[in-house]
Amino acid sequence: MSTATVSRFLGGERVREVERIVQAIEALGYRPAVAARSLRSGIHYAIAMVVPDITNPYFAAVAKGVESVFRDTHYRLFLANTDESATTEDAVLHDLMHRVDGIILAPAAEQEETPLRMRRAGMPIVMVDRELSEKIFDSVLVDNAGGAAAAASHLVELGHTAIAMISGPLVNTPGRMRYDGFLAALAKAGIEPPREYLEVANFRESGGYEAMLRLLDLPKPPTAVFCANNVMTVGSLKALAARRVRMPMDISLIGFDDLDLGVLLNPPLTVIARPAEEQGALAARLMLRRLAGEDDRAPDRIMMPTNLIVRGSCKKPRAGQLPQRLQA
Amino acid sequence: MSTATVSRFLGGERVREVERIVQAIEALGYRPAVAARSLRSGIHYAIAMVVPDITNPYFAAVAKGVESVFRDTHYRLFLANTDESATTEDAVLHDLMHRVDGIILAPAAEQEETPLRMRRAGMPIVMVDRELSEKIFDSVLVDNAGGAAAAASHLVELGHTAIAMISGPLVNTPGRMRYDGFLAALAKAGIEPPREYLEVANFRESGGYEAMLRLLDLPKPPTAVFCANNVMTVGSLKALAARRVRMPMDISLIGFDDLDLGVLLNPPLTVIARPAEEQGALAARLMLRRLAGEDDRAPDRIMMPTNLIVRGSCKKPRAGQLPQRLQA
DNA sequence: GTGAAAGCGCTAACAT
DNA sequence: ATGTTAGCGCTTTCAC
Repeated sequence: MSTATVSRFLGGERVREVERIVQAIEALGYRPAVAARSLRSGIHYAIAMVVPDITNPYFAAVAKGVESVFRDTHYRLFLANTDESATTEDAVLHDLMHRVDGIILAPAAEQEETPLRMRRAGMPIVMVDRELSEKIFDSVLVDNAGGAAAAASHLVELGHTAIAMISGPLVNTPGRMRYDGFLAALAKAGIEPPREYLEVANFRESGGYEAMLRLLDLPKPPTAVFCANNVMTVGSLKALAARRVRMPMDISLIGFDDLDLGVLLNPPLTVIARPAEEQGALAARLMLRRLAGEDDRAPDRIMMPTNLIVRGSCKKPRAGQLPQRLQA
Repeated sequence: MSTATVSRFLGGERVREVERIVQAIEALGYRPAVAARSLRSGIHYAIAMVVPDITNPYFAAVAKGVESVFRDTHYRLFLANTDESATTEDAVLHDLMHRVDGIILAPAAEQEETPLRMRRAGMPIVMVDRELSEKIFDSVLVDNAGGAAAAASHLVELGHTAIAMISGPLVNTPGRMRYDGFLAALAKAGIEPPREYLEVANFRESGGYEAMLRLLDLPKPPTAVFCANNVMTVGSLKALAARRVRMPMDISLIGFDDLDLGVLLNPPLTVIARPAEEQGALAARLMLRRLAGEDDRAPDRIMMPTNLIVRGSCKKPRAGQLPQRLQA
């Protein structure tokens, strides 16, 4: 029996000697060589997942969601970590370009050429968490501006006016949107934070730590701080602990992204939460749809809602200033 | 100029017209087709990384370490998540088998056939965190027994005798070694915990939560608990909080694996820590050595030390029993 | 419904 | 040092 017949059978075509084929496959433990198949058909049965930091629990959860969807398909998942570097990302993308059928990407910056070129070259690309300025990609985002605004409103409603923010880089979507959304909501309440209350950090723990330290060292420290992502929140909390600043008595803190242990902190952390694993699964399903051939559909831009979880880390501001001992 | 010359140039051989070749490559943006190369040479330039749970910060860190090493090579990394299921793992392994040059594996159980067969078939396999009963693989482990023993000794030295353990599954290496190491150290101190003090759970948060609840509901609850991994520790802590058990006054808790926020808990968590990212990087380097051809070297079994970090969650046991309100 | 044969892009063996 | 050629394992015409 010819290899062509087996190939057709595997391809789902109608064949006569089904039994014999199945038997032979079993007996030999036959598995089509992916490399040969790729060479012939141009399909790699592989997807790239490119994230800035796999140790960020948010991206780990996204990865899990993506993985769980592709597990039931013939597609396997390449993982790449860019360390928030657009340069690394570029290199990785070029390398992976010729070995995958699609890319799920959380880009380091909104101004990038490579994904645009690859998209134009026909590569399906789905953005998660972040997107580019050109809105030509399928994307799974959350309402960053709305979430940040909810954080701002929460603080305002509690009576804060000296409100600071530790922001992520303004070059990527969540960084920029949370920054803008937060400030817009404050402005609507008639609050315009002084320049020194606006720390633009890097989404890293060390960035959050140092930014919080700078805020505490201000002549007039804020009474409330919004921290734009989970790992910077961890850094901020450590800075607070190092300076023995009591939360929420001395300062209120609200973070974007929930923390696994957030509920166990003392006080438990008030946060803006979002459905990370679902975002990953959704991105994977959008990718599957593109791969199934709907290649010229208009881009699907999905924005999921965030969720304010009020716990104990934000309270009314204390009457006076911060106690003397907090001043540098 | 022939394709063969270019191929040789790319292969690092000596050529005459280097300039023209480089120019042509630049001009065309030429990249060798990985599929064709694989088909011809049998090399895939891909490694599989198979872990039980990518959202476990330990494995996320391992993955980061692995990824960082392979980033500087031509190898790319497949990621697969098995959810601690040997069945899923088996399926994944078979699927990946024919598309990778090596596998970095944290197996769900110590009794598994598939990795043995694949190894015999010539597939380089490096174990991280866990290994199989047959010790024929390169592996990067930590001194689980020693770490667990250190935890036990710490509790004993503080004066505890009613000591419980929330263990992982005994079918995998860290589960078993931590269990054995902990009990051995207790035995050496003349302590043999009653059966109901030994909870065998599943390395999941829910498992830690429920196990801790059962311990608290005992007629005579333990005064100290050792929790065998990070995510179960989170569960345990939540159970403690739910029951309003005060730590360390009512109960002492020590966990295996540090937590990002461990230092911020109240009290800060005493833990057995280990170098996750380094373990990943090391595993990747062992893999690279195998790939470089040293295929018949004896297996390299590396055991890294753990590190007891004493913070505030373990103290002397209180005089009497747990207060009445803790009893179911 | 099936077999024969071409060809995907590369590399290694051989010839020059 | 370089060109020519065969063949890796598959899928897809093209004949039958």
